[in-house]
This record gives sequence, structure tokens and C-alpha cells, in this order.
Amino acid sequence: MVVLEFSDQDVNRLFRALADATRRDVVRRTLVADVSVSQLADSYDMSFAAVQKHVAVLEEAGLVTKEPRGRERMVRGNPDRIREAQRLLDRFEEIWRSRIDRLDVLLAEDDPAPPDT
Amino acid sequence: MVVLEFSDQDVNRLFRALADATRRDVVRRTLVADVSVSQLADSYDMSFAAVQKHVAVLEEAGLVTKEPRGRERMVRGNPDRIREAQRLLDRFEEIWRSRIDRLDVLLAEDDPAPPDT
DNA sequence: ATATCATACAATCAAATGGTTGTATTAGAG
DNA sequence: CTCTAATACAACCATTTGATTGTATGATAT
Repeated sequence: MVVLEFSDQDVNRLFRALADATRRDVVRRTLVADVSVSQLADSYDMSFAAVQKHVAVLEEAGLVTKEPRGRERMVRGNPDRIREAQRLLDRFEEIWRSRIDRLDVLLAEDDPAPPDT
Repeated sequence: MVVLEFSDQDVNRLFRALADATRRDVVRRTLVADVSVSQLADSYDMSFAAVQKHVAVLEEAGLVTKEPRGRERMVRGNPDRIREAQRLLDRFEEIWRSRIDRLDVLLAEDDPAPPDT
């Protein structure tokens, strides 16, 4: 199994890409089916170039891929990257849970003398 | 059960807040234990005011809360917000899975005649 | 062959972001 | 009471972001 490591920059790009409603919509739509850039552009109230840039941001974040199809570029959502984002959030949850565990250990102490920090 | 709805803006703020390594570190540290703003500021190679701003961004995103403790402000990570971020990502996964399901239905068709869209 | 559609990309611009320093306020320590 | 530590907040600045328009290129259709 390949454990792909994420640099801080990668994680920044990933969450940054998700921090825009248009981009989230693009991801949703392209998870359902491949959609060309121009089809996407028709859906939003902004220029073609603007949509193109949003797709580029998603592509750099790994959230979509582009595949040439004739004169079009079909955009495809990448569910793996979503899962990787989830995994990153899981780690925060783990940290939280480990805090709880440590508190439980304290509460379970027979001798309630506080440990010196 | 209170179903709190998220506006696009809320979601933007949430992911934007996570798109910075310093802020992610603050969240991790404050999930483990309450930490004052000045304690945080000591850890990073930037001014107190800069750290203060990062904490403010996290607070607006709901990822941390601040509680006055004497002359300090203790920062506390909010695990609920992390879970809400996870829930948002879950929805993307669901969309992906529903696509698979639809493909399965197509493959399971006895009569392979394509449905008219 | 030509016109057109889909895309790429550069230049430009306003607004947001991430940092700084400086000043003010407030709470605790001496 | 006075000094200091912790915070808040404003002003400022450089860089990035999100959008625009304009120009160029490649693939399709006529």
C-alpha cells in the first residue's frame, strides 16, 4: 500500500480549493459525471476564463482531473482526494479522542494526587 | 435534534480556516488542552498580533472558542466543528456512491435498451 | 478551406489575506 | 498605586485571489 504523504502546501491547496462555493459545485457535478469546461461555464454567472481558473485550482489540489475528449476537456471529480481530506480531518478527531482518554485515565486514578507537571 | 444549516459563506470560512498550517496547528494544540493566545504566540515565528489574527479566523469559522481566564484568553478547539466539516465531505462521498449505484442499475438491466433521457 | 467552437493563456484590476508596527485597555503582581 | 503582562485593535503594506478582457491555437463542422 502506498502511503502518500502530504506537505503542508498540499493540505493548504486542498482545503483552499474547497473554500469556494463554485468550486465545491464543480466537484459535486463532476463526481456524478464527466463535464466539459464549457458545459460548466454555462452554469455559472461568470466568464469562461473564470470557470477555467476554478477548474485549474481544483486540478492543482487534486480534486479533479482533466481528460482531452476531442476539442473538449472533460473534467472528472476525484473521490480519492475527498477521502484523503476526510482522513486529514479524522486525525483531528483522533487528537480529540486521545484527550478524552487521558482524562479518563486521570479520573480512574485510585490515588487522586495530581501529577506534577 | 437541532439541524444547523450551513450557508455557503459558513462553509467557505470553515475550509478557508483549515487552509493554513499555523491555524491547523493551533486547532490541534487547542483540542488537546486550553492554551492562551500568548502561549500560542510563543510557539510561532511571527508577531503576537499575527497569531491573534489566526485565532480570530479560527473563531469566526467556529473551530475554536475563546474564554476569558483572568487576563488571558484561553483558546479551546471545537471538535463539533471538525465533525461538521467531515459531514460536509461525507456528502461528496455520497454523491460519488450514488453514481456507482446508478451504474450498477444500468449494468443490471435485463433489457439493455438505453432509457431515453 | 473556412468558419466556429472549446480551450489556453497573458495582462490587468479590485478586494482579500497574512503579515507588520504602534497605541490603548485591562488585569494581576509587587 | 504602579508596573507589567496579555490582549485588542487600527493603520499600513506586499502578495494572492477572483474576476475581467483580449489574443492565440487546435479540433469540428459545413
